[in-house]
Amino acid sequence: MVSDKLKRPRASGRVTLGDVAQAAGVSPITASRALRGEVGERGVAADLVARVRDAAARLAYVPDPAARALASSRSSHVAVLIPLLTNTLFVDFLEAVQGSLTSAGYQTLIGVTHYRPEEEEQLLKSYMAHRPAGVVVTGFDRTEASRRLIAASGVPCVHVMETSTEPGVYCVGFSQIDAGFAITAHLLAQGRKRIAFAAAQLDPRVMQRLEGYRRCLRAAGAYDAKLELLDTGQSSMALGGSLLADLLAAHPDVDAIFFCNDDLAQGGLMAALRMGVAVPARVAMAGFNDLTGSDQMLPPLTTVRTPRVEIGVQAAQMLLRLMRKEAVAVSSVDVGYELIVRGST
Amino acid sequence: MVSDKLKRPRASGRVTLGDVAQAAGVSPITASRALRGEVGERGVAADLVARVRDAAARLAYVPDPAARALASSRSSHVAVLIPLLTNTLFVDFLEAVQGSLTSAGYQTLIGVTHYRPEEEEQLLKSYMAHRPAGVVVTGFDRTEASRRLIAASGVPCVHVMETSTEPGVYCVGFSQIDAGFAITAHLLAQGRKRIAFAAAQLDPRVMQRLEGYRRCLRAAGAYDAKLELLDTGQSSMALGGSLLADLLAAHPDVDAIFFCNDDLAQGGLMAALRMGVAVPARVAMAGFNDLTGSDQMLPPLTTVRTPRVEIGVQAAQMLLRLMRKEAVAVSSVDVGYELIVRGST
DNA sequence: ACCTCAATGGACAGCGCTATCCTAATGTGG
DNA sequence: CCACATTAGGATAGCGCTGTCCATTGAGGT
Repeated sequence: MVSDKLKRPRASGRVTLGDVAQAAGVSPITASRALRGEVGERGVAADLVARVRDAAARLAYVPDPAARALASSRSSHVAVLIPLLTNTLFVDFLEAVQGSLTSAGYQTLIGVTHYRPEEEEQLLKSYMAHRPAGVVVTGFDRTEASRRLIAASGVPCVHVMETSTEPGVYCVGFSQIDAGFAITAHLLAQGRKRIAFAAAQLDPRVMQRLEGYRRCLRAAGAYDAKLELLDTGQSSMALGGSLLADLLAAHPDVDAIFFCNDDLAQGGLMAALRMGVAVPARVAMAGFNDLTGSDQMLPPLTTVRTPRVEIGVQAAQMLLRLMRKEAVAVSSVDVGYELIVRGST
Repeated sequence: MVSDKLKRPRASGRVTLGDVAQAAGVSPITASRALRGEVGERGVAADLVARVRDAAARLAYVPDPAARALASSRSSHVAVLIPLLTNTLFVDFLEAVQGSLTSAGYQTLIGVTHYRPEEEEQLLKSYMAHRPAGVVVTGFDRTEASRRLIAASGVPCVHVMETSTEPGVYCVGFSQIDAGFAITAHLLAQGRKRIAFAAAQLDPRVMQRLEGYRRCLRAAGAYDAKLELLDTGQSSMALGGSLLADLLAAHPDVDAIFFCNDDLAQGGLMAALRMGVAVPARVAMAGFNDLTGSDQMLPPLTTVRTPRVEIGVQAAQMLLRLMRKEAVAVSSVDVGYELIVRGST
């Protein structure tokens, strides 16, 4: 039978699980199990579940996340670590993740690493203290300490933007190398002979695109290391413009440029307009990611559309399954990419 | 004396406050007070504080936020609600807020309302269940329920992007009306006679800019309601282009356009390039917010630089003071704005 | 010398929830 | 008809921390 500590008025005005249990005429634990539903399938009779649900609704019961986290040593938070918030790529991704996660009852903690592994490590440290239910991280490039932090915590982790075949590693992304290859191949197919690669930021994914570029041009016998322009500065339209100017000055025979990111390419296009360089007649330009505005350029920018929204949705789905300890069919999801050919090539 | 429940091995491997207290030879409460420092100035002798600090460092003690939240019914979370993540304005603001807040030991929960009051209400409901230490919201336009939710919770709240003279309301922003007035005045000063206003989204701040535009033109006797083009759609470069086309078609005598946001203006500039409309000779264009890329346009865009980073920093500072129950000198901070005149006018 | 009062450390009792073990009731095979 | 497995509900005991009182001490006033 249910114990009879009735009517303890509870100092705070809060409706607690105990109140709900009392109203439903069951014990707090049963109420807890009934409300949490199918977690681990600890059976609760259907009619009891209904009674408890009803009581909870009537009393407008809101579970206390802190108490739950303390008792179960697992919070309802999911930490999502991305390099930048100023790149719409990650923003689109984030909104997708957050949408899926919040509707499943989780809170998203967003961490911005600024492409710095130490900063990521710091963030992980602080987030892990909150015992998150799950973690989403960008790519595979991190400090050894970060890796250990994740592994030791036992918190489910999904990696995004890249793919990996390593067993036990969960990831959702696409092959940056293939995508880099594909857009270079497109430029070759347009009859371009002197194709340059212009990059900034130089994060791991940029380097993978570069690898795709190299493989493609080497295979075609058109590779020239001097046409790689790598700038460690932060990616921006202004930098794209100056990269274009530098390239044309140093190598007047360049007839195509693959910018590693759309903002650089957009800057290149605007600079070309200012400088009176005909695009694509004199030089073709391609970008990467299909960011906002690329379709509005003059001419519109050829680029690779990266399915960040789908990556977000799939990553959230995968993480949800992991957090519920359900089986995950494929640990590495490749969502592909799409070549968007516009006027700039 | 300190109680002697020594050596309880504690099931989880976690280092707890009790362990620290034991190592320092004090009671857990004293350790708690020593580590929390000057909260409420509940005095702890300096040497004890040092001993406890030392023990905590030696044991690598990490406080458990969940336990703290449960016991004190206040978490270390701050909820920040913004309309969009796809507008760099809010992203810049967010990074500033988050920077100040995390370095003060708070976690930021980011909520995106998509300019929908009901969505904001929903988010507030869910965040308030987490008993956040503070809340940051955008502007003053929200549902009555949201307002009550904030007031009833007793959680400190700072409003951003706009200013208000209402007593007891904390805010950091600037006068959108004045800024709208200023840029319109600038266009007038350039000798423009038929100045249009093109807007999308139509959120409260856009309407305030419109109000500034109206006041300025009315004062100059140049107001014409037909030159206001208000579109409820989402702001984008593409929409800016079509707004420009519509305006020029409907009112060929228009010689200047004030776009309510830079992305619309950028779209307008690109469309002008495509259409062969000379800017600023035939029509001058001005934007708002000085977003990424506006300085790279052809011609570069005249706009109003809104100090979102400073708004973020100041809002965080104000909120920190409120959360610590320290006095706040001015409850309404006006950070101003800056007219950036470039080639488009 | 007495008393009051402020200052500092500690004991106690939870915050609201869940993991764990336990018990009673039901079903199964020999 | 009984031993035994299986199921569903409940009692107990914390999770790790802090709010609230209480006890102790020493300073200052009369």
